[in-house]
Amino acid sequence: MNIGEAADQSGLPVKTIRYYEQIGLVRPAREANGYRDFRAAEVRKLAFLARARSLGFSIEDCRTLLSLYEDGQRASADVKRVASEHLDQISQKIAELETLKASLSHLVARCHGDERPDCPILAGLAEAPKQPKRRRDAGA
Amino acid sequence: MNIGEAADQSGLPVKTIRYYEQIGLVRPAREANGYRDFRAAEVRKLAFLARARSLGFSIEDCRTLLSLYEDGQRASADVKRVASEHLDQISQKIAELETLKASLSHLVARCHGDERPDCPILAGLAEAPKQPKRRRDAGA
DNA sequence: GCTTGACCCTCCAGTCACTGGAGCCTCTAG
DNA sequence: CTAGAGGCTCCAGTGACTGGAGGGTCAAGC
Repeated sequence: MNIGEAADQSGLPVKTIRYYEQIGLVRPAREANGYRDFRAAEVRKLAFLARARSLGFSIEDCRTLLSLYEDGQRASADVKRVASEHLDQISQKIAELETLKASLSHLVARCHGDERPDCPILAGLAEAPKQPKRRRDAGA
Repeated sequence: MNIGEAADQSGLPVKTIRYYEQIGLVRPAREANGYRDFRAAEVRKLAFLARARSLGFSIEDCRTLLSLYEDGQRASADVKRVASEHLDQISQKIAELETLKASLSHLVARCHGDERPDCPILAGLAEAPKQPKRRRDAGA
């Protein structure tokens, strides 16, 4: 199977598949003409990667998950640990974004948004408290 | 004022300030010895940038906001538009992450996480449908 | 005057996960 | 034989820094 069909079946762009080969995630065989030849096992790996990536796992996580996937002797605890850590990161990211959202929507709500220059958003950006780090003798 | 003190007062790393000069966000004067010389106005701009970046605005948004900040004739509507679009992006990102979180936590919850190889997480990554399952009465 | 060390300078490379493009080769259909 | 689709490699760019090499400048202390 050529790369184009592998792309269709896995849902990954052709370019991405070549990139995944370059970084060693897959190792398709080659035909005599130099074309990559994807067998069913490679296509399954590509689809696995596509789904892992769509769940936000990093490439390095994907590498780990793929090796666990291929290892019949794996412990599910290893998989769960990787997934749980990623889940924590997602939760943390959501919390950060919620904080940003709260600050920003507060500013936006107070801006009348007309043709006048007066703007609480700019005022907030200009004047929000930001305590400078003190160097040796930086006075107040 | 040298770059180190400007960094302390603005809260930005020295490297980042040099980078901001490189991309044209600030234009500090130079002393005879080649050192950057930051005046109060530049430091205010740096602090403004630090706060805009900490709210997640892109550099290009920051460029726009900075020019609005410096333009006494601005319309607050222009500022509000930039901020509202960013707010929408944040909300959208949160929604995406919530979706990921739901999928992933479903998988993680079902994995017993012990020494056995059986693992619903890997199974989900390996077998999840590329397209949503079609129900009999859902047409298509 | 000299040394030390903090601070400053520029330029280059790396991050992450692709993505676009140039320039070329191969295959298949008509 | 030609056209077009698809394959190949290699290089460069994305965003927003960050680290490091290799070197210049300055102020304090001896």
